[in-house]
Amino acid sequence: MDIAEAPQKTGKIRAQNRKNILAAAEDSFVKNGFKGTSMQSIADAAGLPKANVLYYFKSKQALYLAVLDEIINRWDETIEDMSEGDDPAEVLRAYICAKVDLAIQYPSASKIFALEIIQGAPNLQEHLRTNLRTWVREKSKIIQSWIDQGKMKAIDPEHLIFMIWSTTQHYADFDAQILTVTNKLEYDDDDVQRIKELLCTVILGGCGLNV
Amino acid sequence: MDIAEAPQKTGKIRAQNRKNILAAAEDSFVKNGFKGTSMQSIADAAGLPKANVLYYFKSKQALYLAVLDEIINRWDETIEDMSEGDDPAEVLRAYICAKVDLAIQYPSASKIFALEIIQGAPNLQEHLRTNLRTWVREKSKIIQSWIDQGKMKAIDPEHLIFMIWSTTQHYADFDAQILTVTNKLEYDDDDVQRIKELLCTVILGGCGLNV
DNA sequence: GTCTATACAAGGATAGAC
DNA sequence: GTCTATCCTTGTATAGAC
Repeated sequence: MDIAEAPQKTGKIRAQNRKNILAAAEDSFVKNGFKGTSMQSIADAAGLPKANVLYYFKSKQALYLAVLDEIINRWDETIEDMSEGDDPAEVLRAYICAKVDLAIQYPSASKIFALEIIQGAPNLQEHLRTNLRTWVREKSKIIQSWIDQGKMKAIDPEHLIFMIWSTTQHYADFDAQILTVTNKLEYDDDDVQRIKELLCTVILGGCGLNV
Repeated sequence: MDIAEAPQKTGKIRAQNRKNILAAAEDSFVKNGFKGTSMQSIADAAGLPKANVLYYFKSKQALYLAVLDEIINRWDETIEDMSEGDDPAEVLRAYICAKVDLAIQYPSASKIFALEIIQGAPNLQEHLRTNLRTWVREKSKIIQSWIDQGKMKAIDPEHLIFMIWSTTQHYADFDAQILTVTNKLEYDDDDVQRIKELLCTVILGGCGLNV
């Protein structure tokens, strides 16, 4: 059946090439940084001539922005709703677990985002100032309402969010350090489970929530 | 009196030049990455001709390693001792506060270290496998003894250490994100104080320690 | 010890053939 | 739409004058 497929389905080839290029670019941007990544190496990894990469993305900068955009969008999809009536323990636990899963499943995405922010977020200022700031304020308002209702300890909501981000993303961004120090080759399912439980225990416990 | 100083104190000029180069390199490595940093820009920032930089450090790689080395040594100096007889709340609080101070005072150092680890720690494998692993195991043993003595909740000691690292260094590494989202230009003394209190409240509280 | 000039390589981007 | 050949810039490193 594969053979029977019409080869002139150009849209499919195009989409596949785009996908290959983005994946190769993501890998190389993590390991070598923006400047350290050559279009040639991306082309090689994607199995295309160099000029074709520049045909799909008009410049290295444009390709990098496309990679960033893909990451942001993927993260946005995982935002779950919370409301004032919810149980904070339940919502925070779900959010922490979701963030750990994302970090373990897409470590390169987390790393590229981290590299961009650490270097001063030259390409994400707008996103931080608009989308992300709005998101944080909305969620903070709800957390604050939980505090006002006496459902949890008075922990600054914005910094509680930063804390969840830092602890969860750390397992992706700093995997080289964590794995080397703990003498492991990679995380296994048990590790992931233990990490989730530990983060929930400490963070929820620290917020005065039953664990 | 400045004028009276003998200008032929070559050792002094040498040390000053070295220091200027290292500071300029640190700045540029953070903003532009290793490959994105040119020796020319470092030379300009240090007020020297390009060739002089290569006279002090035989290659860009050697200069980068010198920067890394400086960072590691600076951090090692701040390691304080803890023992089985100590009060966990006191020791952990002091460690968290010291790490926050370091992050706020030397953000570039934290960022370069983070960049190196995120990119796979190609130049720090040895350090992680030997020095750092040993350090973590020693401290973990003591934390475990506190747990065995019933002084605190049973939180995996190694991951507790990772958690302290991630939450404290986050304020240096992700300052661009945190400041933009919270709409501030820089951290002030009150912010630092609040960050310390918040981290201690959540982490110590999560470990079942009185706060 | 310090600086100028330059060799040499790598890489981004484009022009133009197919 | 795809690929080859090439231009041009940038950057590391060195050789050698001062």
